[in-house]
Amino acid sequence: MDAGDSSQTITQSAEDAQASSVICKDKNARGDLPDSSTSTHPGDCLKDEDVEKKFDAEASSSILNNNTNAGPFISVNQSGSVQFLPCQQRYETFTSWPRSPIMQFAVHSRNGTYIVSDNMGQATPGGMTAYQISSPASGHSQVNDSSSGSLPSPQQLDDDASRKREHRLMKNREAARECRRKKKEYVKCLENRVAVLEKQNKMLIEELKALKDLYCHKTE
DNA sequence: TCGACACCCCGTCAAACGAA
DNA sequence: TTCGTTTGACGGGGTGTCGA
Repeated sequence: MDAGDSSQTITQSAEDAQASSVICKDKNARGDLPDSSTSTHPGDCLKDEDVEKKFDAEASSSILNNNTNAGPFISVNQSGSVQFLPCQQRYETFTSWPRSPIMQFAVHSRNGTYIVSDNMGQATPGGMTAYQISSPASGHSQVNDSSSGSLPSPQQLDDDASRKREHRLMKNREAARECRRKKKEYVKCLENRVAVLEKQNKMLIEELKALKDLYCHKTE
């Protein structure tokens, strides 16, 4: 990782990442994230399957109960705590999508890479830092000791250029992944909302029909 | 079983945009 | 103006389904 990079990279074995697929609230590993007591999620780790189950459960209950305030969205707020956002709140963040102020992170990953960052993908003025948890395969550039004082050789310039390119590609790779995740979540939220509104619409039509019937019977 | 097809996810590039 | 971020577009690979 480059010395000036605002993100902190935690490397774990690819096998571990693939096998467990978890986001761990490890204070040592994550630097300054709050402990799990600040999270609405009681466990230390969020497993993919747990998240999916919670998502499904909350999504269906949101629709069944006609509750637009219930929702299965995960966020990390400015204090760093992890929580499930209400659907309505999440929806509101989508209205300013893609630049909403709430931090979000990738829950699903096929290559064991999880990104925790704000939506700009950089440190925020308030001291928020972007976190990355990635596998060794992601390849992090090394910081060369350039204190020799002599002019860099063409070879060194070449190395520097290719290192910069690698870093740029890596950042873009992660950005693309995050962008797709956000887009999917956005679409899912819209679909959720459509379902809720359709249900509401149906109920209102039935209510109107009942009131009309009542009115007709009274006037007869 | 095999080929065609659809679907999904990924990496990369390029353009647009905002911040410094 | 430069640099970093975001996102649409494109092409490639993996997987599931279906009909021959």
